[in-house]
Amino acid sequence: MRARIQDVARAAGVSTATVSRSLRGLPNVSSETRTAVSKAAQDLGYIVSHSASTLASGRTLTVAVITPYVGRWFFAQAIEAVERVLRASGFDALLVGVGQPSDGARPSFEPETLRGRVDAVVVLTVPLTGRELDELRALEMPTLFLGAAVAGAMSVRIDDVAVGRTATQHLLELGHRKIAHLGGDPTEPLHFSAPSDRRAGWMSAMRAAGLEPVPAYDVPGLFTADGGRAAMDQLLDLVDPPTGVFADSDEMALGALAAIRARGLQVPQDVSVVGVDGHELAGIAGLTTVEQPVDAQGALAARMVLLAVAGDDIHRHEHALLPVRLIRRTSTAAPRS
Amino acid sequence: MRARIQDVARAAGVSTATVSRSLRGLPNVSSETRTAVSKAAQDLGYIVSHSASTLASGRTLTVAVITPYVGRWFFAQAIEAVERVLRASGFDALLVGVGQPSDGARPSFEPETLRGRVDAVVVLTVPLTGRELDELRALEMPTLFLGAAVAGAMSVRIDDVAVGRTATQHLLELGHRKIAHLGGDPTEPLHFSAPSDRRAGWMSAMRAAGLEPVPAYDVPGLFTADGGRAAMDQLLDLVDPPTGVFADSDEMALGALAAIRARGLQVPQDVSVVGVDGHELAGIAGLTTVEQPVDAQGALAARMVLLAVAGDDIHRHEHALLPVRLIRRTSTAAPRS
DNA sequence: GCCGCCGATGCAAGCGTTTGCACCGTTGTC
DNA sequence: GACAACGGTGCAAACGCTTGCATCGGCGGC
Repeated sequence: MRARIQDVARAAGVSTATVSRSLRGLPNVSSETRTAVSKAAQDLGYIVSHSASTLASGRTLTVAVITPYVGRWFFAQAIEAVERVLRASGFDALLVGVGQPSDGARPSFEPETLRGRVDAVVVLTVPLTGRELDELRALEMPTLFLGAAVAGAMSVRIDDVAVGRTATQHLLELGHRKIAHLGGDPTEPLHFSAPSDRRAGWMSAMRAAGLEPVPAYDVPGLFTADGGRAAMDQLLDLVDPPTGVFADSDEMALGALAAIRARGLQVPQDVSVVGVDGHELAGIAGLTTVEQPVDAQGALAARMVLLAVAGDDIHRHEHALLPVRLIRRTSTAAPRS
Repeated sequence: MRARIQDVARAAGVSTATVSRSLRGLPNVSSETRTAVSKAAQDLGYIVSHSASTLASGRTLTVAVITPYVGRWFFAQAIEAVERVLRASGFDALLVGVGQPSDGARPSFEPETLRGRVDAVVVLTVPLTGRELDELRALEMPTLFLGAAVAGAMSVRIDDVAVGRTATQHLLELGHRKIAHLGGDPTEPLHFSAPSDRRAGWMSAMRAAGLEPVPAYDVPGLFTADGGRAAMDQLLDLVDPPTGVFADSDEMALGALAAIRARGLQVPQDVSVVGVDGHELAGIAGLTTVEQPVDAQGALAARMVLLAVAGDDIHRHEHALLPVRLIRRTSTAAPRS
């Protein structure tokens, strides 16, 4: 029922080869032929069969987006940006969830499965096992890591160590000395690099200021608001609670804010809090944060991957580092003397 | 380089037809043969070519997920749930963004494009034009609307009128009489049904209580935190501001909270606020809300669509309505006498 | 002991494109 | 005016699988 290339060829009075070339804008087709073919295709409502085209050419016009979450802020924003740019270039996004850590063991990701299925893959800050990385490399297709850098593949990310340093320095400059860090989940089966890099930034800034980061001030916040709240509670229970808190994400920071206020304490008078991300709700909550350009990272990632698909080998190993910036709001101030 | 079915057939000493049947678990294959084929496939690392298989059989093992946003809370959660269930059944999710209203005209969605590309489609609460709906129907594949009901297709959603009624009744029961509604964006090119249904619920509850909803109390909040804040500001500027506010989403409600507090007013003493969704941050912010089961909706949607793909015609027109529930927290209380 | 049936398997024709190669008529060059 | 080069087009062989139909033993029933 659906028109095939054969039908178009017949209608236009040419061969299928010419229809194929014409419709894809390849050279060596006269403009009259091109017009006739376009008209015939239009009239018949012809749409190339994706599977036949893929089978014959090996091109899929699809890129896989591998992600551990889609519900979490960073991932959702990034996916949206990637998809938008891909679509604008006529590419589709195949969403591949690698599973929730809460499901127990992470379902193993099978890169082999993608061979012939996609032209490239964008991996959203999910740390893969060595085997998975090897298999991914074996696919020999353009691969880009968003949010982490991996040797031998493209990457787009921010400097997470600098993020930690920036946030911590901000608190230090305000006069804080007792600065805590809300990080990721150490029991998380996925080992993201962002939390450890941010922690390293926190430590390095502390040490640069002549302070030794105290272990009790380094608590896991699970990267969720609830986790942030619980972690903050833990900090406030300490004999000597911190006056400044650096949370690895805005969601955790917002949780911390709630925990602080629940005790009748004030922000920023009693405790200053700084987050990371640039979450919309952080803005309305007055949260000071280290903003990262998620949209820009996603869009750039998609563009780089498309260039690589187009055969631009120059960028094949490029690592892009996007800038972050501190946004001062009302959740940080000098500590009570 | 990659093993083909031919290679497996040779290695197992059978024909490709038998390999195909064996690997897919079809009947009429002896268990010895099955074992031999499995082993050969395993040894060779054979993975069926998706395009060849699709071309030959017409099956794609893929379902399209059409969505206007992925960054917004509801959509992100729903997509995650849908993808998870699909993957667990061996299906892939093809993410299709229909574009941002902010981009100007919404890029038209071309259902024809999906023919032969996917086995089914899940449409996330995006109102399609008549032409788009017609084309979608013309595909004659299982189609499910998540978040809206459309005749002739499956749907999974909540009763949005009841949502509005529940939230409003809660405020009425607390003694509020001046109750406002923060809704969607009237200039939004997409016309979602949720906002108007929720508004209808608000109106109906008000009238049932013998009150006439006042037009000035019905303000657009754009479904964003910033929009909610601006809308709330507008309400507070009124000569006679409301004492109770029903926001169509938690994100708007959180924005409203911020606007109220920014004026030195207190929640719930001066103004009560109730949202909709069950956003994690609403929980930590103490926001009373009408919670909807997004995960359950997504998972159910995926399951229904998979059943339909499997040929279960019984559910082909089923409309599932999932329950919502009011979660009382600290953002609502009786109005100041 | 013959016949029909059934499970197990193979044959080969598609599925709808893409693309290397051949072909053919022009055009431009010396 | 002959010849090379080239733009425009068609032929037909892949691409790798699925599946309707044919085939082939073996087995139970009569």
